Amino acid sequence: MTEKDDFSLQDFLPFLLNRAAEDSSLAFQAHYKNRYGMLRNEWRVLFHLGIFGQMTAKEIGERAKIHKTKISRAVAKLAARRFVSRSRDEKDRRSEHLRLTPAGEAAYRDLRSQAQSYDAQLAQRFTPQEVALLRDMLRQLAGIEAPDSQEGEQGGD
Amino acid sequence: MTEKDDFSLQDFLPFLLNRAAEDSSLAFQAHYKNRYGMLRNEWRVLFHLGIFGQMTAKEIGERAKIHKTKISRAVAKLAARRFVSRSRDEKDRRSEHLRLTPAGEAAYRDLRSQAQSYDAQLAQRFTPQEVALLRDMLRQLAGIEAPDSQEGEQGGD
DNA sequence: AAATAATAGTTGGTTTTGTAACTAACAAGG
DNA sequence: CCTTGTTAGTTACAAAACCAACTATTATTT
Repeated sequence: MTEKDDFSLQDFLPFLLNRAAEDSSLAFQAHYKNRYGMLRNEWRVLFHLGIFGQMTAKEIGERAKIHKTKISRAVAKLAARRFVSRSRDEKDRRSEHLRLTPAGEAAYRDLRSQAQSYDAQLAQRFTPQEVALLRDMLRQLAGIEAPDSQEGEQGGD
Repeated sequence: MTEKDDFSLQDFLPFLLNRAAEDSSLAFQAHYKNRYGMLRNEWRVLFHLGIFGQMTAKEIGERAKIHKTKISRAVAKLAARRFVSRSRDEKDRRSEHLRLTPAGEAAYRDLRSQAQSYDAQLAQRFTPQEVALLRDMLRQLAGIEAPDSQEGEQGGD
């Protein structure tokens, strides 16, 4: 099984990114899956609501670049488990405002601390400068604006 | 929609990695999907065979960390489309050796060149040093040994 | 204001993945 | 050998993702 070709898959950025993403997701998945029976899109929604307090499904979808059907189903599950509450916007009755219930807040705080320590654990392998650069580059690749310049200017789907 | 919490999802490595991976995969996906009707695991298998010439399903799975059922299905599709040929190992009739047919080789060469130019396009956003560091860090996070030190010592699943 | 278009979110049917159980072939121990 | 255990790969069933069509509501056009 020796290489007959100079191309290296293990240098190809999309491959590397996917592998790193899968690997790093796996360990964190255990927390939200085992402890709260959540799926990936569910913790993402939970985190958005935990961070921003109140959002509509559309706003979450735009910020996280998650398709609306995934949001819809994630919200439905979170609402069924009483982690989020929904309230119609009376100005525009098509949309509804989502926020965490106390139980949702508790789950969020718990998972946030798991996330923080897991992130630290990953970051630990590198110097602080390296990690900062890594995050910058990943944001670049993901089309996310830098954390300080808070402008929403996306290519859209 | 202003933050009420200091935790930033856009700094959380698993989130960033996933978003960057999804985004970077999207453009490359168009090539193998539209032109060859392939799925992600199929081009991965194709590339492994293109690079290494001949492998068993197990070897591909180990190297790419893809589960054997995904390999099995990917190989089945590639074989049905006459991109790979299978031949039983006569010493151990459980396993079979896979290799690309001429059509598979052609598809591989085409996609490889797409991959190379797409990778260059991604890398272009950064300095060569930054890209080199990025690849190193991603390999670290993905549990892939450096490209020169060719040892297979994985945590296993 | 009636008709048309656009938007927020949901639902249904198909494809893909995930997981476990399965078959076939080999390996080891009694 | 003949049971028991392992390994390579496949298959089956359930869960999840994908994509398109749908409902309800608001905005725009004539």
